[in-house]
Amino acid sequence: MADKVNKNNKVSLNQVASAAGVSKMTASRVLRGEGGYSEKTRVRVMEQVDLLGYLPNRLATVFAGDQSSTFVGVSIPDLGNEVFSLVLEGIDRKLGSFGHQSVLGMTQHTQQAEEDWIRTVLSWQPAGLILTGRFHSARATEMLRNAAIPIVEIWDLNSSPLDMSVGINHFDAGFDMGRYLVNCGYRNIGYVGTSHDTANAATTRLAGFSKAVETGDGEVTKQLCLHDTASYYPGFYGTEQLLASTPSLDCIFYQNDTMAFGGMQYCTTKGLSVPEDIGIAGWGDLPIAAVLPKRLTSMNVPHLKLGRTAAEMMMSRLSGEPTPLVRDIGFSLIPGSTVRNIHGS
Amino acid sequence: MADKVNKNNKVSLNQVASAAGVSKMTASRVLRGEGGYSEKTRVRVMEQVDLLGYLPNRLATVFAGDQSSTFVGVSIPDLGNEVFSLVLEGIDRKLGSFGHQSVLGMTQHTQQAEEDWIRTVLSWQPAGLILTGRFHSARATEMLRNAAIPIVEIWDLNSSPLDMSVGINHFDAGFDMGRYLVNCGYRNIGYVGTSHDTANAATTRLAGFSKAVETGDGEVTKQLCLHDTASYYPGFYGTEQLLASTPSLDCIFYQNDTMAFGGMQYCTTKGLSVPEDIGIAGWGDLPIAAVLPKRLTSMNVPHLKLGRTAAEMMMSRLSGEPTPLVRDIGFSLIPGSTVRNIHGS
DNA sequence: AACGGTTAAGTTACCCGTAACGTAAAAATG
DNA sequence: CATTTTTACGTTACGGGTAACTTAACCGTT
Repeated sequence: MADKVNKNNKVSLNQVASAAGVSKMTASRVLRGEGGYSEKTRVRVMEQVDLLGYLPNRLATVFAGDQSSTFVGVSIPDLGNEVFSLVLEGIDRKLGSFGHQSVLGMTQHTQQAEEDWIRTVLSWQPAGLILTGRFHSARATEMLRNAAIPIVEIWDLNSSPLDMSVGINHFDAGFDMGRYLVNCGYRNIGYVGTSHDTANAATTRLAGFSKAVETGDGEVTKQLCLHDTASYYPGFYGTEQLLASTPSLDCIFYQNDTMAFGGMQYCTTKGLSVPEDIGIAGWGDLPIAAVLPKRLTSMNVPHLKLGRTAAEMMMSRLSGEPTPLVRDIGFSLIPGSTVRNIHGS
Repeated sequence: MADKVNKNNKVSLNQVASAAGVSKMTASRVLRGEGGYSEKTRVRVMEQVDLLGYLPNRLATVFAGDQSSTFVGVSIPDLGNEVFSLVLEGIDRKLGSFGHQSVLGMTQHTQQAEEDWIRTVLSWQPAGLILTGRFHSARATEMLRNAAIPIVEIWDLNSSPLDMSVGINHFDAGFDMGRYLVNCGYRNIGYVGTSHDTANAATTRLAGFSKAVETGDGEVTKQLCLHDTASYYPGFYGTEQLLASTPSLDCIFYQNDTMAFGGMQYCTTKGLSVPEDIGIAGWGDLPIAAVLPKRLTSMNVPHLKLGRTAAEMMMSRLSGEPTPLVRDIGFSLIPGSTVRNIHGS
């Protein structure tokens, strides 16, 4: 009997069809609205759909190879860092507006975790992948090449991407900030960030920053908090450690605004005025900057737009429209008032 | 010929099998390691797996109905609110450790968006769903009941859940905070939060809060920012609007710590001292509280643990272990020093 | 050498939709 | 009214795995 529920206890198209007294092919046509049936039949089928609470099994459709899925795998390092949750929000909102879904993967800043996640998510036949960062393990790269699906590498602009890339040049971003601080007259500059096993955009940014500072005859003293999330408290205690070992610093650059705020709070706690006693520069122009009494010296990166753009590139590709493969989303320096012009230009 | 690539250009088990000179059933057994093959065969099959870069198609397995998928649909209102990104992080980390994946859905605080997402995600045969909030549309509820998969409603504790629930009682949480502020001597209390079309946990919390304040002969003046994310800036300008209309307030309670910080910044900007001129109470004990010079009066909710617990309940259920259906994760009031004892007990 | 038991496979059927094709009835056309 | 065209369906095959069943080869025993 065709009206027996299947082993998953789910209503199948066959049940709808036989309840409506038609073949499942006809029911399929009605549900897809592609014509080839009478109005009377349409009504009868839809009645049964409502009555039985039929939900199509998209797995079967995709599996039959007639369509691709509406999954897009999205990997980000972690959600504790507000930067990435903003990017993810941009991605998921845009994907959702196209009826697609994000399958999340948190890589915890390790290539192994990323590789494992890629292997799993590919086995679900996603429509495409959006990956944070440009550094992948050899096996991951091989799988990605074989997958033959659209891939967008985001955040760290990759001029020769696996497929597509959108982000900014973090070396340049770091360099610009370094040059700005040197121009403000700072020479004895600290850096506080997090440290992970794998090179990432923050590493690249720091390299550009150091290059600029050293070009300007300055020096960068680094304080990297191991395996931590780039949030308030690491900014706070990273600053404590940095100033304990190198009290002579005149300015500190942070991995992001959240850490910078944590650092600024430490300085305030210790009676240091910003920027009179010490300059503070963040990165990312995060929402917190909007409510601080002094504009935080930072660098604006359009996080939501970055996510949206990545999703748009994905959707364009999936619908066969031509898309530029590499998009530099740009950044802009925010001078702010948490650093001051000591004796510079 | 069995060694032709299929239409998706993907290597199938059949190709691996014929390349290794065995039937696909044997190859399947080798890949699942369930025995019934010789060592020589195992080696030959695995050689071809490596050589051809075979990745199993989990869709086929799930579709065949032999296993359930490793997807778990996770709906949250938005990611701009740090509260939910922490919960999501807890969920995804725990699910990941069990080899499961989160399929994200952002409901933007509307039941319609949630319903649409539920319909779509159910069509992908997820192993289960984790939903934020207890209020769902009638159709959504019907679909969820029919789905016959584990469902965890989180955040807002639901004593008669669809299936399972973990969270806190927001009415009680709001009530406790209200009673505390009344006990501190405050009577003229403001509230700043966001407002959405749908009742949610914050609404419930505010109801409990108002009840407590009114029981203590106080009064609550509300300022709700329409359709906004519960972040810094809405806290800032919400406070501005509130104090413009009702300057006589002696204390303000916020939807969360992020908003409270924004509000505190507004007060500082206007020369108001906290808590001398005005009391400030937040909610959630978010990471930012760790670096503020004064401990923010707040309420601790273990966000990461909440997410982890939801994922654990899901996994227990999926593996057939007995699980309590409802878990109150609890909260604790943090007296802090941004409110003061004016003339209370 | 015949027998039963174990191991290592192969064969068949099925999951749920849809493409491709087939067909009978109704409608349009000459 | 006969013929062609269109409409409204139905039938068959397929996709990529796996359960359940079948078969062939190998093993030791008496």
